[in-house]
This record gives sequence, C-alpha cells and structure tokens, in this order.
Amino acid sequence: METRRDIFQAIADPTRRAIIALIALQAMTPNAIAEHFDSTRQAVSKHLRVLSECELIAQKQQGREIYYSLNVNKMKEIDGWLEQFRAIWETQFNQLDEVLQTMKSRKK
Amino acid sequence: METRRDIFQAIADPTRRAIIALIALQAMTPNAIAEHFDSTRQAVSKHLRVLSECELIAQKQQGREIYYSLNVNKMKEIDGWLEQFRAIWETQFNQLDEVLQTMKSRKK
DNA sequence: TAATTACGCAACCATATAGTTGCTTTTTTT
DNA sequence: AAAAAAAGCAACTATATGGTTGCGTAATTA
Repeated sequence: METRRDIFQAIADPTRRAIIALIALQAMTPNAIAEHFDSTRQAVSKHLRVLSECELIAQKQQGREIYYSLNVNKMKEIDGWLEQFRAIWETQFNQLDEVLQTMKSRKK
Repeated sequence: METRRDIFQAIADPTRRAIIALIALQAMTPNAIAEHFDSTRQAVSKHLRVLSECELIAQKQQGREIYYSLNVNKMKEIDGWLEQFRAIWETQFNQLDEVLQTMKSRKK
C-alpha cells in the first residue's frame, strides 16, 4: 500500500468533488469554501492541500487571502483515462456472452 | 467520514483501475486476473467486490468459474460528472485573473 | 469417490485518511 | 500600536482501506 496522491484518489472524496465544482465557477478563499460545508476550515484546508499536491487546483495570494482556482487542464487527464473505454461503450453489445461463446468453441 | 462505496472511490485505487482496463477487453475469472498482479487472489477478490458493489462490473457463473466483465454503462457516470467541466475547458482563458479583476472592481 | 480447483468469507493487521483542536505568522482594520 | 482576520502547520484520534492467512463450499477431474 504505497501512499498515493493522484487525481483519481483526489476526486474519490465527495467533499473534494464538491470543492472542485465550487471553485470551477469562480476562485475562492479557504474560508469562503468552508462556509459551504459542515466541517471546519482546517478540514477544508487539508482537502485543498490534497488537490494542490496533484495540481488539480492552483492558488494565488491576494494580500492575506489566498484564492484557489481549478486547473481545468488537469481535469482532462480523467477524460484521457476514460478515452480507452469510449470506443467500447459506443459499440456496446453483450460482451460477456460473446466472450464466453468464444471460449466454449475454443475448448472443442 | 461515512462509508462510501461509489464509482469515484472505486477507481481511486490503481489496482482496481488496472482490473477495469483488463476486463474491459474480455471477461475474466478472479484467478486469471490475479495472475496479472503481485498480490494474492484474495486481495484481487476484495477489489472485485468493491467494483461489484458499485456495479462497475458484472459477474456470470460458468460452472465453478466466475467471469467478471466491465459494466461500461456505469463508466459513463464518470463521463457525466466530467461533463460540467467540459464547457469550462473548452473556453479556457485565465479564469483566476478574470475573477480577481472582477472582485477588485467591486470593492471600489 | 477421493483429490483438486475455483472462489467466497471471516478474522486479523498495518497504514492511510478525514476529521478535530490548538498554535503561529502575516496582513488588515481600528 | 493593538485587535482582528486569514490561513498554514502540528499533534492527535477514530475509522477506512488494502493486504494477509486460514477455512468452508461447490464444481471438476482422476
């Protein structure tokens, strides 16, 4: 079990997905973000750190405030991973049956 | 911290993503899948259970063997979540700067 | 029918994770 | 200059997670 810190692990948490959706619309400070959730500012800050570490979000200091914004480009990596399955779901038919038929005929 | 069991949590694990990619090509038994990894069959079985619980995979008994196959339709849900960001990354410009400018002018 | 194979299930363990509270630093306001 | 606000950092806690080994059961094969 190695310590993972990638986009997939980052979007696994529902709070983090909510944060992503929130700042996608407009850059926000940790306090402003925390107001949308039940948990403390510190908890939100931890999520922001996870998102930062995998570069899903960027930050910009503005006086004593820090604005966090979504790095939409990084989101494309998830899209890239999905790409390999897109071909499959576009030509979906009962794949399992197909495979099992093939296997049966091979045994003969 | 509630116990989650959704597609996003399911694809967070790299081994599970590998399993998904593997059975996307053709339905496989737990033993056959486990051969592709370093961990034990039981560990793989646990991953298969997680994937089953969120309906990302389907199983079909064939004698004493169980063939697991990808439920490509469920994969579309990830695509659906990404949908909301697609509009943003298609019209990407420096959003953060934009927002900060707006906020500055509002203060005046 | 006895041995083997495929697989799920349960118990257990170490580590990761999400959350908390408390403290410090820096910037802004009074 | 003092008080307040914004946010990071550290320590700590409970629970989730990924892994293991061992065992039971059902289907094959010898």
